[in-house]
Amino acid sequence: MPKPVQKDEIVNLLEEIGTLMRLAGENDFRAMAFDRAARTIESLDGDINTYIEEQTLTDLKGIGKSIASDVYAYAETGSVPVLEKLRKQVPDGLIAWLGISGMGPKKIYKIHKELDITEIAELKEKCRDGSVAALPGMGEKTAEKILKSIAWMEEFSERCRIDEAAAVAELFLEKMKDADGVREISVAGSLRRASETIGDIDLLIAADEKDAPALMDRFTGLDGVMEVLGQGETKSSVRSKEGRQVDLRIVSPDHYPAALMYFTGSKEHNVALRQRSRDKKLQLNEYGLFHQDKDKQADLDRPLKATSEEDIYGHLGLGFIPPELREDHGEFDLAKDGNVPELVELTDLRGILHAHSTWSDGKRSIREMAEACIERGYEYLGLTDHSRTAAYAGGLSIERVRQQWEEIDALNREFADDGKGFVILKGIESDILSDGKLDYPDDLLAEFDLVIGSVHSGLDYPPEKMLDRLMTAAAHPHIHMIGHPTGRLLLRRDGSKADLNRLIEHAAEHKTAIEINANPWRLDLDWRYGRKARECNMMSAVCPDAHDVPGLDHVRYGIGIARKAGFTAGHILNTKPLGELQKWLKM
DNA sequence: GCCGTTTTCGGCCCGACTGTTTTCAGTCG
Repeated sequence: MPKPVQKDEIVNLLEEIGTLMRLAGENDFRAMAFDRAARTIESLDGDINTYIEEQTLTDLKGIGKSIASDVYAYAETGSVPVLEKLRKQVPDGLIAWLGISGMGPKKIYKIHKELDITEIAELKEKCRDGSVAALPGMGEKTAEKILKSIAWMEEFSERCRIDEAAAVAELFLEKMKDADGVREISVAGSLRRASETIGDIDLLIAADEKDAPALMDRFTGLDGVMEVLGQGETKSSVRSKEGRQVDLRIVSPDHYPAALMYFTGSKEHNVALRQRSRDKKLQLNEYGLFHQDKDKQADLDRPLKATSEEDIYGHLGLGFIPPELREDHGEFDLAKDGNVPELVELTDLRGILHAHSTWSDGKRSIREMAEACIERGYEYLGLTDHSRTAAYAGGLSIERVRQQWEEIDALNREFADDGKGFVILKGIESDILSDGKLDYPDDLLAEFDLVIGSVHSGLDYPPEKMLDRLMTAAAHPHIHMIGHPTGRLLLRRDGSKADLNRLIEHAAEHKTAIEINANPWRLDLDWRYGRKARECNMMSAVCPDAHDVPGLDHVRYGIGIARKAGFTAGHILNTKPLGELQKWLKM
């Protein structure tokens, strides 16, 4: 009888096999197959254990007999022969080397073999003493570059939060957009797709060939540039002061649509598009969509006319796919019949739900938060300070709750008298206690306009126990929404591994929403659960969890995640006008 | 290793840039 496994375990297992295969000099396509299988498992909505018990893993795209039997073996015995073999062959110290930019599997394996070293510290030494430079196919510059990359790696992390990346990108965009010769300019890459964390920042410019060299010089010479990693006629890379790599591509205006598509990615989305093109006897590359010549190569003299990304999708029989959806995560099924849903937009938001004030751990008074909302054109603010158990965050005693209500009532009267058409909802972010109960007696909970239940303690509960806790809370008659369901802090702390697919089903049944916490540290609910949530008709909300005024604007990142999840305005509570929202909350 | 309304074998995206080379391999996105 196979023992139950976690999805993550299997994903990590397959990824490790793929990585070690590359380092072992194995055929790259073989290694890629493991990566692809890992992606498939990762985006599985159902329970992986069902597939294992019924031996139906091969039904999934990208999983054949061989990988399936590896997974079955793991569930049965806790180990996989091919992995054990690879681990003996490739020292695990080498995996860290992959983080050094400019170091790929070939160089790593060669240096490891020739110099018999496995640790980064040893690598540094061998770069300094000339051993690396002396190897065939390497030289002084290679060794220097490795040392520099290691230094960067040690100083800066490989990825950053989206708010950090957006700030850097906006700086570069601002300094390039008015330069002579720029016809069009856009951010591309994972930032345009609104990914939760960003590695490199990609910029794309459309310009005439004659203007390109000057633009490249301008780019590599900008104030924010710390180091030029490479400069060519059409492509340059720099490292910004913040430690981010910024890539600029310059293409001619007629190549711009295809290039924008190409550099927006994702890689998986592009691969699928190319496959689709070939199925139609067409060839897609970064310069355009072309008819095939006799050798099935792109016939550059016969491009299909395209002045926008939309045109290219159209030629491929697809509706326009918004950048946020381009993850090969079901978007092609949505676009095939031209029915990509109209995704929620920032301007759809009618109000703010989930914000704190000085009554608990917020930095601004209720009035200041409310006025900031009014300034931004919102109709309501669902104020949700912490509940009494969250003592560290100044959680409200029952008495303090009632005092806060008096202040809210007074402010609401004032807003009404001034004809502001703005209302503060009496909300609470109630701790979900260890047994899944909420933090106040039911009769008090019933009096709130808005109750969000969040886990703030015991984050390391085993997955099953955490799921129980969340399910109990979600079924509470007075709860409206679950806050940051996993409790993760991006790039810092993993969230709970509770099975969110089950929580989503359960929450939907009980008409409890699950928020997308828009704080760029969290972005939790993860967009990958969007498909499941949509199937279950689960409601969500884009919530800033704001503790000060600038925090309110984090909703932009939450909107990105909601779009990645495939949510329309209809899925998002705070797109409702006040009256409709109040009706929903009372249901 | 996976996949197939052109295939059960032979593909698997492909072009720019760098550094090492005298024509190309490795890396990256």
